[in-house]
Amino acid sequence: MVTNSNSLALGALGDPTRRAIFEHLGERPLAVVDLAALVPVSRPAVSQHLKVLREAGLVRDVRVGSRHVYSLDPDGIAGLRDYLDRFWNTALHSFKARVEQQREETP
Amino acid sequence: MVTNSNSLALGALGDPTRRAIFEHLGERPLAVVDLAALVPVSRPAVSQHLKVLREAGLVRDVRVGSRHVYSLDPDGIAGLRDYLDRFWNTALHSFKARVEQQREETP
DNA sequence: ACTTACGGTAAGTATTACCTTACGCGATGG
DNA sequence: CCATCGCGTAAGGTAATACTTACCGTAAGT
Repeated sequence: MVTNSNSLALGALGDPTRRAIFEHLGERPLAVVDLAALVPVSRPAVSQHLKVLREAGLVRDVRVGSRHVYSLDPDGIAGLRDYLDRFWNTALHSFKARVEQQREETP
Repeated sequence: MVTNSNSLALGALGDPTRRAIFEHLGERPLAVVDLAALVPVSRPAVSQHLKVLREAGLVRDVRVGSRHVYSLDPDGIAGLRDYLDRFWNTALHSFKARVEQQREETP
């Protein structure tokens, strides 16, 4: 399972500034100009980051007047969560299997 | 909560080649030379990627003879999982709240 | 109607970071 | 003991990308 969508999401969250934006939106929905006041980059940079996050399915935006209010997108986050869940399960299983095998080898 | 460890992990998985390595290790533990045969980059590049993944707490390695066998690290993966869980919860709650508010506004 | 506020896009620059080749060290095998 | 294998690190080139300024369209207020 290649999970192209998750690739986009992980790539998006790979950037520190985008992570900061993402985490601020975790507190509450915010307009672009508000986000630009919270992170140390210009407003156009924020717009570009929001575009990446939106195409990755991590944020949504609704227009209220001339303001574009962004918020987290539960669907994209759930996708990432499931992606990591699979690896966490296999990692835990193989880890337990290795531990048990070592106990047999060194009684 | 900034959770520096999760920042490292997300930054590590932001790179496509590292994601490929990470996913191959999800199948089974592998040595460096084996991983280099599975991804389209040189062996030193794989070593560099493994260093990043290891410092991010996503993989471990054990030395067996002269081979360094890498496998997934459940702890780091669990950390990322919990990190995303928090955002997924808040996103879902605010999403539901917004939907309910809209139903009140448009009866 | 004019001005101000908000935001997306374009173009250009600079920093980041990914990859390669070269090298050295420890372990294995003949 | 010498050759080979496996791995990590260093140095350097190059491609990706994150940021800035400038510009334009749209919405709201006076």
